[in-house]
Amino acid sequence: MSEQLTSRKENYSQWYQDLVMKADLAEHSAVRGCMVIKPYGYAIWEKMQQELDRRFKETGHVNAYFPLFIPKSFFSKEASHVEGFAKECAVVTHYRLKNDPDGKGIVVDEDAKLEEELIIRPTSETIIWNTYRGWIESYRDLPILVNQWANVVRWEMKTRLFLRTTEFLWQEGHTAHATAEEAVEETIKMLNVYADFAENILAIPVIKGMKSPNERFAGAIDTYCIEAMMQDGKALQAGTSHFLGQNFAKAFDVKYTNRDGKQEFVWATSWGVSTRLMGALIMSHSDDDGLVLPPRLAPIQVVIIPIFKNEQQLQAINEKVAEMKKSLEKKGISVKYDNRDTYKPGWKFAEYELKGVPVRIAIGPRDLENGTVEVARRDTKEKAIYQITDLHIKIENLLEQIQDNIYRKALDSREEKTNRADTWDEFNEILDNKGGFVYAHWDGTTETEEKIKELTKATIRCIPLDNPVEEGECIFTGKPSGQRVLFARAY
RNA sequence: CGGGGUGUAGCGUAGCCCGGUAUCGCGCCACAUUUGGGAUGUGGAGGUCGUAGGUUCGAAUCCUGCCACCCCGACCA
Repeated sequence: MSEQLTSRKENYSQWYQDLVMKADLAEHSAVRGCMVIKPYGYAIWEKMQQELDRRFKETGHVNAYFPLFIPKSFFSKEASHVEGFAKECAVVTHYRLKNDPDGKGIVVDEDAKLEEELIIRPTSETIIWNTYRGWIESYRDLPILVNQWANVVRWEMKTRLFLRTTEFLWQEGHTAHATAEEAVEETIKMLNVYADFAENILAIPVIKGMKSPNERFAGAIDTYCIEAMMQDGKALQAGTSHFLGQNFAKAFDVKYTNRDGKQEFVWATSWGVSTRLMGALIMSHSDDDGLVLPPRLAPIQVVIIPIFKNEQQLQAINEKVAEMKKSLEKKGISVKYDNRDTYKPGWKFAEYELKGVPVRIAIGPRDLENGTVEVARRDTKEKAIYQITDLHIKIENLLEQIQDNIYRKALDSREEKTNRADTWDEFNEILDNKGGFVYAHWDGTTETEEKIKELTKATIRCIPLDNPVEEGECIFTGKPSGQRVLFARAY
C-alpha cells in the first residue's frame, strides 16, 4: 500500500517526515530550510494560536506588531544577546535589483547598498526595547504587557520540518515592569500559561523548570521552560519564559520615574512558543497509522462517512446526517460530513486516520434501518455501535474521554522513560539503552555540564521547579550536590 | 559549516560503472463493474532526467560549478 508510513520502529525520523507530508501538514519549499505550512497543518496552528491568544488576553496582555527588520547597531547594545544570535542572522544589505548588464537575469544593484544593514529579526527584544523607551516615563506607564504574533528567522545549520526551520512562526511576549518581583511573577505566570496549554489542550505532559546558566537565553537573568518527552526518548523544549532583569532597559536606556521622583531602570520579561509545538504534538501522540490529535485541538473533531450503493441510499443518509450534524454542532463539536462519491469508504477511513480526526462515524443502510451508527475512535481504534437518539451527548463525552486518554498515555510513556541515575555508569547505561529523562546529581558548574554533554550528548533540560532538596554527589565529578537535575538527549 | 548520501512524470524508482533519447509501481484521466477497512478490468495522458556550463557526431550516463534535500557531527526554539 503506497499510502503507508514508515513505522516508528523502523526509522523514527523517517516516520516523522512521512507523517508530516502525508497528513498534509507541511512540505519543503524552494527556499532552503523553509517550509510551506499546508492548510491542514495551518488549521492546527491556528487552533493553537486561538487557545494561546485567549489565555494571553485573560492574563491582561494585548497584541501589537513590530518591524521584521532590526538595525544592525541595535544588536550590539546588549552584549550577551548579540553573542547568542550573531552567528545565525540573515542580513539585508541592499534594497534594489537591476537587470544584469552582462546578459540575462537580474543582479543586486551595488549602488543600492544600505548605509546600515538591517537584520531580519531572530527575536524582537532589541527593536521592542528601543520602542519602549518612548512609551515609558512614569510608573503610571507600567506595566506594559504586549504580545506579538510574528515570523522570525534564524539561520540554523540543520533544519527539520516544524522542529527547526530557518523561518518559523511564533508568538513573543515582551513585558515591562516597575519591580523585579513583578517581572519574576510575570515570568512564572506565563510559564504556567504554557504548561496549562500544553497539558490541557495539546495533551502533552510537561516538566516546568529553570534552565542552567549555560542553556539560558542570550540576555536573560533566568530562563524558565517546559520540557516534554517524545516517544523516541528524546526531550523537546516546548516553551520558554525569561526574566530579563534590567539588561535590556540598561542597553536601551529605558527608565521610569518612581513614586519618589527617582529614575529607575525598567524590569523585563519575554516568553515564546513556536510552530515547533506542531512537532511536539506529532511526536507525542501519533502512531504508525498517522496523526493522533487531541479533540480540543483538532480542527475536525468528528468526521461522518456515508456508506451507500446508490444515489437513493445516499439521499436517505444525507437527510439523517443533516440532523445528526446539527445536533453535534449545537454542542460546539466541529463536524465534517464527507459524502464525496469519488472516494470509497475504506479509503476515507484510512485518510482521516492519517489526519488524526479523533472520532469517525460511519452510517449506511443497515444503520438507517436500526437507528444506529458505527463510531470509531482514533486513539484506541475501538469501534462501537451507538444509537442515534442521544448521539450528541455520547460523542461529547467520548471526545473528553479521548482527550484524557491521550494525555494519560503520553504521561505513562513519559513516566516509563523517566529514570534516576546515581553513578556515571548507570547514567550512560540509561541514556544508551532507554533514553528518556534522567534525574541525576550535578555539581552546578558549567564545566561539568559541558563535559557531560560532550561525552553523552545529554544536556540539562532543566532544574525542575518542584524539585525536592536531596543531598548527593555529582554523577560526573563526585562533588556535593543539593538536588537532582533533569538530563536528556534533546531535539 | 565539516563528513557521507541523494536528486529521473504528482510520488516512489530502474537505467549511470561500460554514452545512442528513459523502465516499472502507485497516483491521474475516460468507461464499465464496484462501495460496512486504502476496489477491479480495459483504454489513455503525463518527462527541460535538480540546474548552469564543458567533453562528444551524440549526454540521464563522463567532467566542472551551483542549488536543494536526507543521514551523522558542531549550533539552536
